[in-house]
Amino acid sequence: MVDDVVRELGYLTLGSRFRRIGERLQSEVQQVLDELGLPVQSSQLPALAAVDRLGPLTVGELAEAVGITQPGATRLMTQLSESGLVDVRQSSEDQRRRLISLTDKGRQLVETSKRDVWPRIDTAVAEICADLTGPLLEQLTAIEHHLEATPLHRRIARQPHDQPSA
Amino acid sequence: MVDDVVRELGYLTLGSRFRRIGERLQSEVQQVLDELGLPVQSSQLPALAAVDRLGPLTVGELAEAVGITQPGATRLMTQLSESGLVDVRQSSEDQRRRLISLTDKGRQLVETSKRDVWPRIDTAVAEICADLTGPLLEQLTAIEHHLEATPLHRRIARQPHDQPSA
DNA sequence: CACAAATACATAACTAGTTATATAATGAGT
DNA sequence: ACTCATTATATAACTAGTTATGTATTTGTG
Repeated sequence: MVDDVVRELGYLTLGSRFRRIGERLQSEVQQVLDELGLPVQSSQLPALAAVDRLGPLTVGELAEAVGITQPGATRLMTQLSESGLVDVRQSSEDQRRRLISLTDKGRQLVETSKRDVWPRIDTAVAEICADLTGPLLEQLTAIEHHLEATPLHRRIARQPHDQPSA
Repeated sequence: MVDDVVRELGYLTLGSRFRRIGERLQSEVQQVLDELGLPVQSSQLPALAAVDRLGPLTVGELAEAVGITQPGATRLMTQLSESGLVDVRQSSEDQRRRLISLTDKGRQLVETSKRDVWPRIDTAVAEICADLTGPLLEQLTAIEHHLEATPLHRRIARQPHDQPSA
């Protein structure tokens, strides 16, 4: 049995740890979507939900709603469009902008998912987090706010310059 | 201001949310390493620490120690070797296995990092998590254990088949 | 001793993002 | 009216992983 070095290093490797848990969760949600016959990638769920709730959206708004960069949002939009789930049109007010909305097919998929699938996934993931000693989702919100407020390198710049404790 | 749909969806999109926080943290640690002139990727830190602590390691052991798949560990090993930080030799006992150990250069980088850099990163990330209302690192350990114990699709399979609450 | 199964790793192809840069359109200032 | 700065998006190249598959070696069984 090999030690889990990422767990042991704690805060130093927190980024790697968050990523691996994120990938694991995305992969397991993907398996569930496949078993239930839903033709979407788990990474597309946030975008579908965003367009459903807030649509029509521009590419920039989609990026912001999902919390990814603009090229990432372009890529997601392209995938969903190729799957026939969203429609992309140029804005009549600003030709630079493109407006993303659900197609009939997309709307139907989202409606049936909201009724039959997403609550089951939500419940199963909530079950994993049920016995945690603290409100995980709020803590994640706090972490994201703190990162937004003061990036790491500024926190390090204001540390005292004596040697860290031995 | 666009709503943060990933935050609003909570458990359903927890995988995406973990990934984005993980990527954000890795990116910010990377910026710090660049500013301090350390010639490593933040994603390589866990592997360097693993080889330092447990070395020599096989590729499979490195994968396990860092919590990634075997091809991912091969890729990491190749990067570190190309940077001159680790040495890779074939095991004399089992020709299938390769043994990874720190080079002099790698050992030196790890020693100075342990003294001068890693504690500062650890402290800065700990500061971000200082006011959380729960023990984050323990919560992550619990989540990983629960995922290990019962994958999502089995949790969903055992849910009652009546409609989830409206 | 021979063969099949298992194991260890490398490689190809892919996912899910990122950063850097290019292009087109809009808006502000003179 | 023109020019330059800004904005919106697309594309290229990249990172940090994954899954699938292939090859080489070891182990177990008959």
